[in-house]
Amino acid sequence: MEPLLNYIRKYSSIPVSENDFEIIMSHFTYKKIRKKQYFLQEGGVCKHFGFIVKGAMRQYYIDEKGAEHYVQLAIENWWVGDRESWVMLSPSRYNIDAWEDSELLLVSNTDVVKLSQLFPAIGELMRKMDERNNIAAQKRITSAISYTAERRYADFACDYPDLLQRFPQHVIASYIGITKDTLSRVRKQMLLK
Amino acid sequence: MEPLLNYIRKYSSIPVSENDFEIIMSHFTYKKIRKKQYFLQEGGVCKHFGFIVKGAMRQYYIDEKGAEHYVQLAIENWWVGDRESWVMLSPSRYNIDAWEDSELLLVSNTDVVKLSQLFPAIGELMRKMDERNNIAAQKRITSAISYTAERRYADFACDYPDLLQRFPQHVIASYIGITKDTLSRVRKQMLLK
DNA sequence: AAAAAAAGTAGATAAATGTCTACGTAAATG
DNA sequence: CATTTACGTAGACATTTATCTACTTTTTTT
Repeated sequence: MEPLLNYIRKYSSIPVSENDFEIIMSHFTYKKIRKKQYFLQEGGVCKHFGFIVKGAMRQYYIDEKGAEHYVQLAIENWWVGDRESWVMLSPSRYNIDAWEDSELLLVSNTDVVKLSQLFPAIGELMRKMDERNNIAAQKRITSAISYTAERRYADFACDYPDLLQRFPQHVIASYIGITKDTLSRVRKQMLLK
Repeated sequence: MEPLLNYIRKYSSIPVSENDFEIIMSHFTYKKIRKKQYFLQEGGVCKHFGFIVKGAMRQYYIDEKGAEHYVQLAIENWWVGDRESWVMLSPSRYNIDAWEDSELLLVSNTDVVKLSQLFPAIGELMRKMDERNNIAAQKRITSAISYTAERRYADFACDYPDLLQRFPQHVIASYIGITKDTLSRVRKQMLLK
């Protein structure tokens, strides 16, 4: 539970008392999920967003040829879920599963809306989360549309050293939009420099 | 002015009176900008976000080789600006200019924060704008990391037929992360089908 | 500890996309 | 209206990245 409290205090300028926090927490559900288990499957509705207390999760979709494309990777203190499905309660085209045994704190969209009204800190938190997501997404788009494989990998390694450690290369390759073979070659190239 | 009022009413569930709207409007500045003029230049701070009442704007950055990469295209009822710079008042790495003679309604981040507190409708509006931006960004990332040039163009044409009409091909090519030459070939291919 | 599955590397080849030059056409400008 | 500038297309060629198969190593499972 503490990780979420720390997270709230870190990203919100508005103080949150222990008391407030207990009310907030009562809207979250604690859930353990074991490696390789699904948090969300394609076609399902993402009823809850999850705050990762511990572990590592991956979000991907499967194309017509059956290939997996990783669109999001997340570890401790990140959120996982399909935003669109969570807000609209529409069926998701993504799969989300645990890459390591993980512990999550789940919350529904309705509850977040409710909490935001009760506690301005939560509203602020969500706004800032969105803001950061937007900025990160913008960066990733820029990277994807204009950089070479090597540059994309180098940037990724620089921006997310933790993810680099915890996910296998073929997953990272997919995340930055190249094949595992190309990533392997790129890494070899970089070693020679 | 009306376009903004319509926009607010469209995207907010909370009603806004004429009176409220006048107060809101008093925080916006009207600005005309002529084709090819800069709204923001690399290195400058994006002091205002702009709601496009009329016209078409483009946001891009210039790489080491001097090539332009379009990261955002916007027309009526869209917002323009560099989010990161606008929030942090940090120097931007983007250029934003008018592709057509345009009319904007400008607003500072401070004023938006202020207005959000005074009028919940504005807060909701901003939240929803972020939400839609995030969803759109996610889609664009998916597109960039896993689709072919042809698929990316087809999707773009389908999602944004208006942009297709109003921006030249080399700009659209850059936006979807390919060269104008490739786009020209792709289009030819598609005609044959 | 043995067996099975997953991950990483490598080389050969293919496919997609980029680069460059040139040219015709359309649009903006004076 | 004439001139210039920007735009789109085309072909030849270069480069990057993907695909496929094979093999080795590492990790997971039994």
